[in-house]
Amino acid sequence: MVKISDVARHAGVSPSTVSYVLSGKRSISDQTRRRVMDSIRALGYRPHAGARALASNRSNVIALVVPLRSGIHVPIVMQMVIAAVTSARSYDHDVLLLTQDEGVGGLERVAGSSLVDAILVMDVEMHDVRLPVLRSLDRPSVLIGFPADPTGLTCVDWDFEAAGAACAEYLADLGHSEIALIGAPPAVYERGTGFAERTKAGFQRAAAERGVHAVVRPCDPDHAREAADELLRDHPNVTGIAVHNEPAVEHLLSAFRATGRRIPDDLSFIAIAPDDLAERLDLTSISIPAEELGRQAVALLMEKLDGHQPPGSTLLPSRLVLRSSTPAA
Amino acid sequence: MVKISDVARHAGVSPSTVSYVLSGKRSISDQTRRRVMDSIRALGYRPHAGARALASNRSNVIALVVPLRSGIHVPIVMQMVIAAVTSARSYDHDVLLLTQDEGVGGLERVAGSSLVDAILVMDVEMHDVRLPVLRSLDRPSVLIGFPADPTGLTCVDWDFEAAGAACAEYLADLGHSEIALIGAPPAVYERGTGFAERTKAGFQRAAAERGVHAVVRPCDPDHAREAADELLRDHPNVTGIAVHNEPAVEHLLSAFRATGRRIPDDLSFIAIAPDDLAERLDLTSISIPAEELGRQAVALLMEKLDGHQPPGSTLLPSRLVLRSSTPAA
DNA sequence: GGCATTCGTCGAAGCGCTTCGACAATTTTC
DNA sequence: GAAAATTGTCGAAGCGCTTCGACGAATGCC
Repeated sequence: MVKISDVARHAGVSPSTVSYVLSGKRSISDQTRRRVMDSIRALGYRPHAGARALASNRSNVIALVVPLRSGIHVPIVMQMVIAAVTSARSYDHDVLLLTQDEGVGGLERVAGSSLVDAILVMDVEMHDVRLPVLRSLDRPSVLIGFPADPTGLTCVDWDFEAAGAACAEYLADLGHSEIALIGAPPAVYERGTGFAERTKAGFQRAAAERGVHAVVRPCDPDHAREAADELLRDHPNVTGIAVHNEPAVEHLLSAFRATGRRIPDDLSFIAIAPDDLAERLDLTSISIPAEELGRQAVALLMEKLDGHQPPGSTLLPSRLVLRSSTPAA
Repeated sequence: MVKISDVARHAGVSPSTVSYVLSGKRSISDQTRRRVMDSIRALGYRPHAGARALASNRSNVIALVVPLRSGIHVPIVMQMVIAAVTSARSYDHDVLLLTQDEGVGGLERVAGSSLVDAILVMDVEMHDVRLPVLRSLDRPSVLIGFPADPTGLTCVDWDFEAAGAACAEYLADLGHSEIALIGAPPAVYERGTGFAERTKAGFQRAAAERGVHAVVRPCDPDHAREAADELLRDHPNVTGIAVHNEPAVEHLLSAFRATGRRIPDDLSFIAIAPDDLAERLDLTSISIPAEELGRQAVALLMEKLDGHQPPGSTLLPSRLVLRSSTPAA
């Protein structure tokens, strides 16, 4: 193994000088810098991560806690994970993966042993058991999703309230007077996950403001057909539909078509879903960019690592993308 | 921060004794062990990961390289990742996530800097550019998937050849004399990914052995209906179908039904797919257990870290699960 | 032109742990 | 019952790096 002292000898400088060349924490003459860099390349030197972590008290690794649960669309999670890793790399950090089931103990472990400098938690619940630890830990953290009480935490999520509202507003704009939101599986609501409630709230508020009648239904993806049938049976005059349930979108679509209704002629259909899905099915959608959320979360984490204090809550705007499941304006 | 010397003082022993209690590398009297453990708990001591890595030359972290590409079913990847992390934890290791696009440089970086002790690579291609590095690196690695030349490498994968053969055999058993395999998207074949070819080879070999006529078609999930129609147009007498293409399964199913054929009465349908998908659609399937593959890969890696020499190639058997897309025997 | 800064580099200390050799005390062996 | 082996513990060295204070040399300032 080639170490910093080897590089120093080869370049004719002291080890500390090599270190300063690498970190840029003190000024170094151009000539020296060049010589050192050449030696580094010539010898193939790589700083030892552990030694670095020990001496500098920084591991340059962040923890990413991924959810295991059902009810969240796996491809979205994966996209966010990939985006987070890619983004972390651009800040010269690596990502240590933890699963939800490591729980509080896992967080204490990786933080307490200085394995990681900071923690990114995906899929936070309203009354998440990890909140107290995250507040008391000596390392910064960022949560993806909003708990009931975000005091003292940094949280980021899509603006589902706005997404729900945008659906209702656009459906109202299109002239529908009775509209429906088909949301997450019942289990997600029961668990008190914030995002489902927020979409619902936005949808209902905007509908009320526009004076259109709104109904909201949960939907288990395995029983999408039944959900669609029941909705139209109970509310036969619904003509505008918003769906916030990725795995069910496709089934709902064919279920509605199977009732003889044409889309967009008889029924307007908006999906709250990632672009790739909406694009594939050619659906008007509120896009929820997974990559951007992952990137943004890492950016906030890096802010905190740099000693700054980013806003406690960040809501990522989603935008309406018109495709062919709603009538041309 | 509480360190090993604090624990030592509190327990009235030397730091090395504390270390040996923790590592078990030397015998320690029961009494001392108990006192030390009590002190550790009392003080909330956690060994510093960096210091440990520096002194012991082991980080207790493994790298996991995940694919970014299309053509592989995301939920399967996710399941394997989760299984790998969970499994690694059971060996007291953590997992550092790398993306495919870090490429050769990424492997050299994490290995060279001693950030990780070993590397797990998912989704290896036939002529993967990373093969030479993996062979020459000073840390052990395990590949999920088989390259063209696995010499000097440890590889593990599902036994797709056997899976393909099992499909053909069971369809022959059911009395079908003309059968088809609908495989991965064309891009996957073009890329020369091993698994697609191996399924095909097994299917064709077994069909030939049983004297039934076999056709094999690639399939882009976005054009499943066309694929189904073309197949039945070109080969109207096909009555047994195997599908090895998770995202397309559902579409293919409805496409075949849309031609007026009933499943299983007119058409036998076998999916090579993970259990949850096959279960949901109630399909007879060759199950490919993602978790087990992740676990097995980590187990092999740990073998190597312990200085053992596991077999160079491991094929995980898949089994036929009868459900209702084939006629009852 | 003298004094205060800034620049560029070095040496040494120290980060928190593991591990090796040493050694007294105990146990085993013939 | 003396010699040999084993057990349980300690002290010190060292893993490879960063960082702090020091200091000579170059530069800025009025």
